[in-house]
Parts: sequence; structure tokens; C-alpha cells
Amino acid sequence: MANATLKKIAQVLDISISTVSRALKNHPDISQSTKQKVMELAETLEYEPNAVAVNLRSKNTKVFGIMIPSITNNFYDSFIAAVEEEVKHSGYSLMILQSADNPETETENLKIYRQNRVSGVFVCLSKETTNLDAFHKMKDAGIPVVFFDKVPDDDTYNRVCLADKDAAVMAAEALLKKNKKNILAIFGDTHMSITKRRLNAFQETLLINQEISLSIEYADTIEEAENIISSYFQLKNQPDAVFCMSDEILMGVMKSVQKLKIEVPQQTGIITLSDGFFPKLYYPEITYIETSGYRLGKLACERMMECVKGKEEAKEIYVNSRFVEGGSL
Amino acid sequence: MANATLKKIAQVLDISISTVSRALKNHPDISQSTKQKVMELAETLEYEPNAVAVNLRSKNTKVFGIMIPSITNNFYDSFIAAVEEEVKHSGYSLMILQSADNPETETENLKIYRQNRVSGVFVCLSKETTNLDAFHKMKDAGIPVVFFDKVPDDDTYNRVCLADKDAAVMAAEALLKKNKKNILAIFGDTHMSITKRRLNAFQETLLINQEISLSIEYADTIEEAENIISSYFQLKNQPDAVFCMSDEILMGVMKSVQKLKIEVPQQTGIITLSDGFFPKLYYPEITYIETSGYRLGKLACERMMECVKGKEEAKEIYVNSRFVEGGSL
DNA sequence: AGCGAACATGCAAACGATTGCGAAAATAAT
DNA sequence: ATTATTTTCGCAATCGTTTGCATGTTCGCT
Repeated sequence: MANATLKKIAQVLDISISTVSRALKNHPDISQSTKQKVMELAETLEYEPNAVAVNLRSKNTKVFGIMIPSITNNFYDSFIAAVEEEVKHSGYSLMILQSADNPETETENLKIYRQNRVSGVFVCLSKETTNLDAFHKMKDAGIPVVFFDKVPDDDTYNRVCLADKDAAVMAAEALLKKNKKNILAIFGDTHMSITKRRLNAFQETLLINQEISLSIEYADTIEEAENIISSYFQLKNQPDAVFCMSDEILMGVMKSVQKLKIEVPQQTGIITLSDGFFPKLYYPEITYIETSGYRLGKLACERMMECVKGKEEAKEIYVNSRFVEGGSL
Repeated sequence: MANATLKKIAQVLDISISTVSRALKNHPDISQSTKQKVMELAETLEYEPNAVAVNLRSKNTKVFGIMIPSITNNFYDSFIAAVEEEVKHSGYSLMILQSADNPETETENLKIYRQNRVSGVFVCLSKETTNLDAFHKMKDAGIPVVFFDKVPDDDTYNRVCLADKDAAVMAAEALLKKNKKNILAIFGDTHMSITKRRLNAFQETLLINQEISLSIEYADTIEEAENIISSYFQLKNQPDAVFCMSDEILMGVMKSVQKLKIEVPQQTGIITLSDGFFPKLYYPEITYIETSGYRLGKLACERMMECVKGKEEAKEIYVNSRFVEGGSL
């Protein structure tokens, strides 16, 4: 008999609902004999507490929201996987919503989160988001928000992000060490703050050396990155190294590399920022600075748990970068 | 003032909760004047209905569960994306849980779904699952289950799957048409029913032609696939075509292809079953039979919606395959 | 016998929203 | 003016669980 309730058990045993409730929780007020009867019946009736009712009573849903631009993205996947793993032991579940990089959808999703009274929300901002009003409402509703990856500039929020500067600096230093002189660097969407941070740090580090010629390009899609390589490698003055800001760009670059049969690392070196999955798809494996979604997820969870326990003051946390040697530089 | 309730509104306006409730739903019983007052106050108080309370009352949470072995898998991503898109207009949300290919976790997750009274669950079985008892409980609880991709043999369940046979046959036919004679076919985990189905259909189709030499290998990981290629292409009698059962295998194959500088399609042809993302990463783009997670998701949703509306009889549905020409064969 | 402590259980309110039914008020019909 | 009808609203139960407080019972002790 599924969907048993405390009421049913109480009726069968002819005792009160409260006694049943307490018996199941092993409350000291209840005698051993009743406890046993109750527990046995609950077992045979396959009683399972109605989480919805518990939530209503406790005002705590034990559900976290995660909002990302799109699920079909390896980086977010590992973030989600990390969060799921982490919050599970504490009895939390996840409610995942996609913003599709659309601020309106983003606002709607926040509304859904509010109406469902989630315990907290992890948010990776959409590319287009400029107005943060919708997020203020979350504060009013007492729902903690932890931003990750694409975070707002506003420092009154909790933000967990990759150490973009560090990573870009590490990549630049690796290029310097290899004595590369003619570098092509491809970055992503210029709107995004991570692009700016990465770009600035990268440029600054490289410009220490005056003899270096640095070309900066931007690509929003795999195809654009592909085309950039095609045009650059048709010139007489070919780059001796290519820097990719993200996996997406790396994919475009590598497609062109295969097409043009560019020899890596002999003809040109390649380095990228990446979560680590895609660089291992190629031969030679691509040298990269790890920007781990997984570790980001773990950190975001820690922060979220603090928020839930009341430590609401905004914090900015960085997950540090790691140089991973492939054979591409 | 966040977290307003019907009660608060009622108190401020000195009317009953039921009137407030009806006014907000534009119930004809309520006068225009009260409706206006209520709606205005609700607006300024930023009233938002408590979904938890509504769920408890209506016994309908408007949440679907999705259980998959691991989120970090492109195929499931597109499935999830499709489902999320699809169910959203109907007001449903998603609760995603990973089984990590562990039957125990699977059972625990089902329990979570039951306790949260989800409206239905989409399940992709773990590799190790043999016992379906845990899923019977869902039936008892009146929660519809729609299996997808890795489905049980038991035909009393709803199953939405890829047309594995068709896809394998299509791949085999493409190889025949290209007049390939020395074919290496790499399959995945032998436990999985999809492996068997794909393997049988593939073999049968090819064996029509007696002159064809077919080598069958199995790989559970990217590395294993990589090694298989390495060993086969060190022989004098190299395959003139490679068939990959999945993206995972394709990735391993392509890594070796790059390493050994095998010319595709001149030296050897390649064809794979795939969702479509990874084949486009290479040059030439890999020819594949599309097994679309996205379309699978859409279909699974349709079936689920029918279940929710009461049409519970078990059904098996296939999403048909599509040949996508790349340049690799 | 009488009184307090310890134990076991039940009552009822609460969480927030929905809804059938009844009742008061306002309007219409006779 | 009285009855009939409509409009407008509130009462109270319900969903399933939790919990403070009160009640009742059984001992033990003097």
C-alpha cells in the first residue's frame, strides 16, 4: 500500500497522529512497545514521509537551484556534477534551469526558484545580463545567491570564480618561457567580464617583452575561431603560438589545424584555458591552464552552505589555476 | 516586503483569506472593487504564491525527475536540454540526480523522487542494474516512469529509445556502398543491451557480403579504443574502414588517428553513431548516423505527458536515425 | 492514604493555499 | 412590503507533518 500517511498508520493502530510521528522519530516520550508497533506497520505499509508537507512545515525545501546559460556545456556539467555530489550527503537536491543567455528567461527562472522556495541558488550569469534587479529580489526573499564563473561586478554578492587573471598570466608566462615571438591570441565575447580580465592580464604579462608581436582576435563561435586560424596561417608571417581563451575557441582552432595539417608543436604552439576534457582529445594533447568546473563547484557549495547557516556576508572566492603540460607547446 | 502570504494580504485589507485567494484568481464571485484592491496590494507586497503549499494541496508538484548515470556526458546533456525546454511551458521543473552507474544510488534516488512526490521520472538505467524492484515501487506510488536510452528488457515499462538496429544497419549499409572490405568495428560495454542490439544488426547486415573481413573489438574507455587503433594500424593488413559504436569510442579512435597521422578517408574510412557534436570537431568531419539525444528528449516528454494525463499503458517508442554525411568515409 | 515525579499519549495550532457550502447583503420581481 | 434572486463574501475543512502544552496513567515515597 503506497502513499501511506501518518494519519493512516494512526487510524490502523488507533492512536494519535502525533504519537505516530514521534514514534517514527524515536522520540523519548514514546514507549518502546508503541514505537515497535508503529515502526513495523510503517515498514509494511511502506510509509515514506511526504517531503512536500515537511517542507511546508519547516519552511525549508532542501533544494538548491542552479541556473546556467545552457546545460550542453562541458564546463557547467562538471560544475553541476560537483555540486550534486557535494550537497547530496546533506540531503539537498538540485533544480536546474537554463537561461539560454536570455535575461528575461533568467528573471522568469528566478521567479520559479522563489515560488518553489529553494534554499539557495547558484547562478552563472547570461552574457546579456546588465540589470541585477531580479537578483535583488532574491535577497528580499531571503534566498542566498552564489554566483559562479560569470559573476556580476557588484561586490555585494557572493562570487566564486576562476582565477582568470592568474590563469591568463600563467599562459602568458608559459609562452614567454618557450620564447614565442609571434603570438595569436583568440578571446571570446567582449561583453563578458571574464574576457576582459583574461585579456588584460594576458596582455600585460606579454608586453613586458618588447620583441613580441601579439595579435588579438575575438571569436564568439567555433566557426569564427576556425576562420581566424585559416586566415592567419595563409599569411607568410605565421604565428609561432596560438592562445585560446576557452574550450570553444580551442575546438575551432584545432579543426583548422587538422584541416591545414599544421604541425603542432613544431609549426606552431598551442595553449588554452580549459576544464581539461577537450585538450585530451587531440594528439598531441593540448597544454592548458586548468580552470576546473569541478573544483569551482566544490567551492561554490562550501560558500552556499555557509550562507544557509547564516553567514551571509558577501565574499569573493577564487579557485586557483594549475598548469597542465600537454605536448602542444 | 517579501514572502507575503494570502493571510497577510487578508489582514491588511481586513477580509478573509478565501476572498483574497479568489480575487487573485479572478473568480467571478468576487466584486471588481475588491479584486482591484487585492491585486494592487499583492503587487506592492510582491506576493508570490508558495508553490510548496500549492503542491501539498493539489498533490501535484509539477516536477519531473531525471536520473542518469552521469551529467558529464554530452548525450544526456542534450536529452536534458530538450526535456527542460519542452516541459517548461507546462510549468514543470526538473530534478536531476546521478546514479553514477551504481544500482544502490539508483534506488536511493528513486526514494528521493518518491518522497518529493515528483510527477514522473525519466530514467536511463545504470550499466549494472539487473534488479528492477526499486522501479516497481514507483508504480505502486503512482509515479510514471519513462525509461530512455538504456532501458530494461521488461516490456511492461514505458521505453523511449534510439533505433539502435536501424542505426547500426544504416552504418553497415554505408560501408557496403563504399565497398569497404576490411572493417574494424569497435563496440562498447558488452553488458549493455544497446551494445548487443547494435552489434547484431551491424553484423547481420555486413555478412551478406562474403568477401568482407570484419574484426570486432570492445572498448570501455577512450584509452582502450585508442589502443585498439594503434595495434590494428601497425599491422600490414590495415582496416580500410573503422566503425565506432559511440562518441566515446570515436574520441579514442580519432586520437590515435591524429597520432599515427592516418589519412582520413584516403587511408581508412571512419563512421560512427553519434549525437552529432563530436563528429564536427574533426577535419574532415566524421560521417555519422545521428542518434539524437535531443529528439529522444522530445519524444520522452510526449510520452511522459501522456502518462501524466492518465494514459499509462506501457509503450516502446523509437526515435529514428538519420544519416549525416561528413567527409570521413 | 496522599502527593509528587516520571512516563505515555493526545489535542490543537501551525505552515500556505484551495474550495464546497452556507450566509449576509444588495438587487430584482411580485 | 414581501418574497425571490443575485452578488459578494466568510467558515471551515483539507493536504501531511511537526510540536508546545495539557492530560491521563502508573509508580514510588512518605
